Amino acid sequence: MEESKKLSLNFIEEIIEQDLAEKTGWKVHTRFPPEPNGYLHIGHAKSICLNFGIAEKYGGLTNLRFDDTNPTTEETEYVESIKKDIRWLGFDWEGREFYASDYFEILYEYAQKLIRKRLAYVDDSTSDEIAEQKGSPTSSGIESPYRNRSVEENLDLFSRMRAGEFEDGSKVLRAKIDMASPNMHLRDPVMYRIKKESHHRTGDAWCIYPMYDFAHGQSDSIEEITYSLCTLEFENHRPLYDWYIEALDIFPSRQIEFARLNVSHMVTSKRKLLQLVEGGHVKGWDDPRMPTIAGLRRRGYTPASIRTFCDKVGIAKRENLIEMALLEFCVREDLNQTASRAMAVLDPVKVIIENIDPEHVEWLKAENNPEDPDAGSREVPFSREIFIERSDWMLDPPKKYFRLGPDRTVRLKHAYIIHCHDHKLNANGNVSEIRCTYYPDSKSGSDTSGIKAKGTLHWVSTSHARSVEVRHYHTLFTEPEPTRDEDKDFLEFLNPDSLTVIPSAVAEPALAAAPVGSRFQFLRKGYYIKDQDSTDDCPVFNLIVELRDSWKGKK
RNA sequence: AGACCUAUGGUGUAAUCGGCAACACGUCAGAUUUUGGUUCUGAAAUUCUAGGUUCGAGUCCUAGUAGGUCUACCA
Repeated sequence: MEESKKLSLNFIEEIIEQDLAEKTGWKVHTRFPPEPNGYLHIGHAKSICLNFGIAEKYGGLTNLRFDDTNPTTEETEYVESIKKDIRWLGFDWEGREFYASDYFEILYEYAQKLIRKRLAYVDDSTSDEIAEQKGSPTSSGIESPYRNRSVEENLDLFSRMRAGEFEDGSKVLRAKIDMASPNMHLRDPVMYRIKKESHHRTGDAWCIYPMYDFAHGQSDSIEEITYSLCTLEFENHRPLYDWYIEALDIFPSRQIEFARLNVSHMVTSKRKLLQLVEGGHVKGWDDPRMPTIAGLRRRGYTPASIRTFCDKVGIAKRENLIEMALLEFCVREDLNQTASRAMAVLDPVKVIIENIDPEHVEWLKAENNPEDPDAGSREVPFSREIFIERSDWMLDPPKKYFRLGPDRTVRLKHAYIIHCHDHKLNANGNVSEIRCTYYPDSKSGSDTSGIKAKGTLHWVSTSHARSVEVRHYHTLFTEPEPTRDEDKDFLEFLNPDSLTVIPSAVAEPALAAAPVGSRFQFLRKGYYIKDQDSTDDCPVFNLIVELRDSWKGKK
């Protein structure tokens, strides 16, 4: 299967295969480098799958490295949630769990080395002044008045920065590169800043912290990462990434950029996700509408379906917007094979089968999954009064309506064929009760009636029905790209119908007994997962994704 | 506009390095079906523009156009 599948390589695999062919003893070593300041989302999943997947494909390794160089925003709590999410997705860093903060001492020595090479200096300019010195993309910058301090003075000042002699913001260490470079990142970038704050791992040991550009590439190098895969917005950082490595003369890791994942009707910026949570637009980081890994997990997405999705979206360098339909396809494809079927009626209306005795109960055999013979079967109770879906009956149906209506015939799934001969309407003209007769010789599996029924309905015996709460989720945004319009806040495109709660749907007994986290296909409806909010009295089911529906009420 | 990057059906991604533009999702139609699910078959739909090189260009060259990124003591 994998033989015929991967005839074509993505551009990163091409680079790797070329390296492998040309360099003897070459190893593939990647890393996944989250900053522990937020929850992982679907975009991170792409990066995780890429980094771990490519290492696995070429017999290499992947490190987990927390990019924790900013004590202001980072917390241990996030470290734990990130590790949980990666494991849940199905990847293992095999104990290679590192932290940029582990390298603070080495980084400090690296900085001293650059000072000695006259490639770094302590700058007393304020951040405003530094910003001013930078110039603009179209005009060159100007050099800082502190740029030509002596090596001795720089070394002294830098050590005193570390010793805590100076206030936050009063001094920084800068690389001495080129204030006229067309690349803004090369205009004497800041390497270290003073922050007298406790770090989640190093505590108060440090009051100077390295910037991303002076930490990330060096960490890659220390770990001898051969391929440092990151997203496109770091393209302009690559010359600086390379400059530091060359100036320091350390292991030459290589940064390769690929396009980040964008999925329609979702946002993935940390700031916007935070806004959704803090603004109360969702119920938390694991709200089933959130594109976070925690949200997708609670929504019912399987790890396998997310991995398949990440594989299908591909790796390239052009900006993209993946349709959510692809994600939905991936989870349906998975769940079709694995989810047990069950019957639940979301909007019930009562059917009375007049030629069944009121006391009669028959337990019918129902297969759990037609796609999987090993899934076995269960018993479903059938009796005189049942519920069917309100939308499965129509007073005056259109031409190709296969369901029930006056004087119509349908099959009840796993049971008998029934014929509707009477009904009651309420004041609003909606059906309130349906009266039928059944054909005793039409039982599923041993039908000798010869009667043909075009439609098959799901149903639940009224006296055995369990009440369940069902939560229907739809896209959080009404627009495919809620951040597209720069004049409008993305919150304006929040979908008011992203959550619909059905407080009292009815379900067959097996559903109420299922453990939290079990997934089902509600026949003819969709895939659902039992939510952690469930109680004994009130089981709760989240809609994962609806079944495809080629009917959709077409006329 | 200064630099860097990108441009292939509606959406993504390929095209064995110059040789009949394909795969997936989506859409539409049909078949099968005791889930209007699944499965199967078929259809519509693609190389940003203009020149050039070549027997032959999605691929090479030139010039445009469009989009993205960059001016944090964030990552």
